[in-house]
Amino acid sequence: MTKLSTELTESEWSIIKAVWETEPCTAPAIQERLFKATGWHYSTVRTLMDRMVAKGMLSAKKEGKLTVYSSTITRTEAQRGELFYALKHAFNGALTPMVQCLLDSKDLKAGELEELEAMIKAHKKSARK
Amino acid sequence: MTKLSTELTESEWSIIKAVWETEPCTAPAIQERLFKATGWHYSTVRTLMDRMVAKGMLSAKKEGKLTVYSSTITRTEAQRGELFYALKHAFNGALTPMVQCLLDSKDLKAGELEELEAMIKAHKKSARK
DNA sequence: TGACATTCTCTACAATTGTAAATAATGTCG
DNA sequence: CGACATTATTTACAATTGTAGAGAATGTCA
Repeated sequence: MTKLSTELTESEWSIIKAVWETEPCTAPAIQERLFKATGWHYSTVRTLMDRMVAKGMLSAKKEGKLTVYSSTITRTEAQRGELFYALKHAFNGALTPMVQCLLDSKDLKAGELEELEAMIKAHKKSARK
Repeated sequence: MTKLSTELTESEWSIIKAVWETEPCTAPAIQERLFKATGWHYSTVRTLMDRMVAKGMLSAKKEGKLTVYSSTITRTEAQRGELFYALKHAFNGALTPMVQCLLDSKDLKAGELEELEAMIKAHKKSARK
């Protein structure tokens, strides 16, 4: 139980996703990886990453001349943060309206609906016990 | 189809919720309504609301000495915006992992699970057709 | 009509976010 | 060793966000 609520900006999401995929990693590596999608230059990436260290989303360790970064929050933690932000603000914490909104907004393939049902079924089983 | 993606800050959520509940409404009314929860003074609320007008989330019309505000986006639109932000960034657009995360994170009462199942069932019916 | 209460307008200012240039340091290879 | 390539550090600057004070305008009631 690190931190309950981690909000990430769009830029921070880009960075942390790249970090998760390659950590431990350096800033130049991340900038190269993101350049195509974002066009960000090294200093931009570096600044973002250092700010994320300051916020406790990443950690940095100096290894010789290089600074090596790692994530300090897991993907799941970050996902929860984002989801709960939406849940809390947009849906006043009410889960079913949120799922209803999802169902109404996307047009799901039959397969996806099956999958959802299966998930819920599985969940019921593991919860009751 | 107004605008596809509306991101709201926490403050903006507070404001717009109050507006939805009382629109058309004035800034003093909103500030009074929110004061207990937020402690915001009139100028704060007013500034926020005017900025939201500039962003197109609210509309303002002068009636004599008063400025009367209304929302220009519906609750559903705002909810979608928030949800899609999370879906896109945290879950790369994949719905089922998002729902899975929800199931795993909150501990739902049996009743809620039933409700979710029913929703999905209903949805399947209306989709197939 | 004038004092008061209400509302509005303008201005401000610090923190955060997005973006990056300029310059310095450092390691490497010929 | 010295030039080059790589990486790091520092500084900057505009836009957005959070928060609000000061003062102007206006309507109201005695």
